[in-house]
Amino acid sequence: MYRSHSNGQLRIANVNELVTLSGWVQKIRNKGFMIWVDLRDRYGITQLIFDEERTPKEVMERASKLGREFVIQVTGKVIVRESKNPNMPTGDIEILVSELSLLNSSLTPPFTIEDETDGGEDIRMKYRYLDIRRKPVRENLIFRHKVTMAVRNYLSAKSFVEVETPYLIKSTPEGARDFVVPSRMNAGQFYALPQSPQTFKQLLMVGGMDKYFQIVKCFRDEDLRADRQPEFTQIDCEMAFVEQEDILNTFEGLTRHLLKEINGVDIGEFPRMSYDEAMKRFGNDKPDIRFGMEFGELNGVAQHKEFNVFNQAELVVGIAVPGGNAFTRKEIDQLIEWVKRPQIGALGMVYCRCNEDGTYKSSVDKFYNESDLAQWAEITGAQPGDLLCVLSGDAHKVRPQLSALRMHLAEQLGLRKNTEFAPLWVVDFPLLEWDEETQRYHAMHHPFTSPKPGQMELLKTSPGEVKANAYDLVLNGNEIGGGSIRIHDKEIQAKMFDYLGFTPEEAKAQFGFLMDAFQYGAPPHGGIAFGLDRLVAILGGQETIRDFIAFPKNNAGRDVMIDAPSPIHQEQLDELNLKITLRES
RNA sequence: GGUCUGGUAGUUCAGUUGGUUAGAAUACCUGCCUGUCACGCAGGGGGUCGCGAGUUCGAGUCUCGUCCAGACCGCCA
Repeated sequence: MYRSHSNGQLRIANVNELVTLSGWVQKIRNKGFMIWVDLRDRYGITQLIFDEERTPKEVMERASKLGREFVIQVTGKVIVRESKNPNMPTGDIEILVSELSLLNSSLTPPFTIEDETDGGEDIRMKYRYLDIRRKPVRENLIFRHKVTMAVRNYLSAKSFVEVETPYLIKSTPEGARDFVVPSRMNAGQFYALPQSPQTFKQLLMVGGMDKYFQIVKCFRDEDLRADRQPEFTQIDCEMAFVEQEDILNTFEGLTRHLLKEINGVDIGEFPRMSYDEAMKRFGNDKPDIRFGMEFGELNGVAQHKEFNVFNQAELVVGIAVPGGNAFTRKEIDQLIEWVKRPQIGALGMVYCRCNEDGTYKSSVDKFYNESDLAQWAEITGAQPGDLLCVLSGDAHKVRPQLSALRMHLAEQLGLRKNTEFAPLWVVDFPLLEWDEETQRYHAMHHPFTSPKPGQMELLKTSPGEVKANAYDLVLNGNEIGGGSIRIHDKEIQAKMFDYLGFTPEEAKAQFGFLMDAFQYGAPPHGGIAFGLDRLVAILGGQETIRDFIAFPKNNAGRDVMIDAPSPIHQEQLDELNLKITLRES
């Protein structure tokens, strides 16, 4: 028996018991006459004591040779500490060790394994197994486990069935880049790893599974971000015989359950907002509604004056920054520089100070008088003490720019509180999106998304106007889930492929299996998929999803611990009938 | 594909206008220490300043290239 108790377990009530503990040496405090060792495992820390007078000499000697992260097993009596430590759960007791065995020694770890480590990001990633010994990382993984258990329990109780779908599937050109896997038995052919189990879950609906979910890895060969990994986990869901309303209600229920169960927060009915409204009010299809700073469109009051920049703009739009009048001139200049960075791309920014005495002072006083500026304040809701920031230009450029500024300022002003949760449904997404590169329309969600009833005809005349039965669930400015009611009619699906530029042959080659299935009584169906990594990070009140993934990849998609990707042996290439010729770039 | 930031001791960082032998903290090692828990005290070891060119009498410091890491834009149906 390696242990009778965990290291987080023993209390004053256990005094005088003879116990056996195992774990890692977290810290040694050697006073010569006495040695204290903090023994750590997943459950906590218990202090061991080796004492000149009470510990066998030979045990004492071996204790003095221990080092950090050695794995040991001890047996001893639980005793009351002479000086207690109120900061730890086991702080009232310690173990007077009578037997010590060294289970394994350890090199000195490259960073300290403590809650506040001295190690930087890359060294911790390289030695991730040591990082996982640290409480914050361990707690995050346990937190994730709790979320997935809550999801499984909730959905299972609602008659959903978890079904596994294949990882080795067919590559499709639409959407994100696929990770591909060469087939040994089919020379020159490749599988693709799924970007999502989309078509399989639809086929499960045709198969009558009715309510499906799966917590499943998905793969996308696109560049990474702090909240994006090449392999990530989705809570993938699909239901048959449902309308959009049924899906929204079901998964609003799931999300509400998670917020209650995990965060102890009661949230009422989730607000809903159309895509168009979200773009108009927040310049963004995933607005953070924990704070205001809504867009005020100023065309009516700012144009037709002498200021040509505004006169020539398609859209003049501003936000009121609460308390922003306190910004110094230098701070405002920095904001202007910030929006002019190439990442944002604004050409400039007009601002207006809203003084406490109700007067206004703007960067364009030459063109606008007090009553003009008062109108700006009226429209944007600016109060005395606020700062008005105004951008102008093409609507499709200015809205994202002002949205970025809004988020930046909210972050700076501490308005994005990670203990506050504001979910929001964004609905009525456009079916199609214009792609400059290929000069044609693409499916905004995916090509299986159904248009709103009666809008099929609009496709011919004004395709950009067509709305889809598509919806996103937004939490604190992050898209945590998205889905749609699918097309279940073979003819409509064929029309959609045709519209998206697939020839009938291409459609058949890529999605023939789906079209075939639709000939055999496909029920009306729809679904949603949640990004689990992101959801867990947000519920956990943190920014980066990497902290909630046991073994994440870095910025360049590399696993720095196992050093992947890497070349493979010639024999492997031969077996796969592959020859590598790297193209000069 | 692009923009920006960083790379100096095991680790986290400082290093001024280019100027002697590159510092601090922490970790590590040795010794001391009668209740530690961020223990304390004394001493010690530890550096190809990411790599390669260049400018210069002289480069951690300036220039160019390159590699690595991070953030962002494009991309992510």
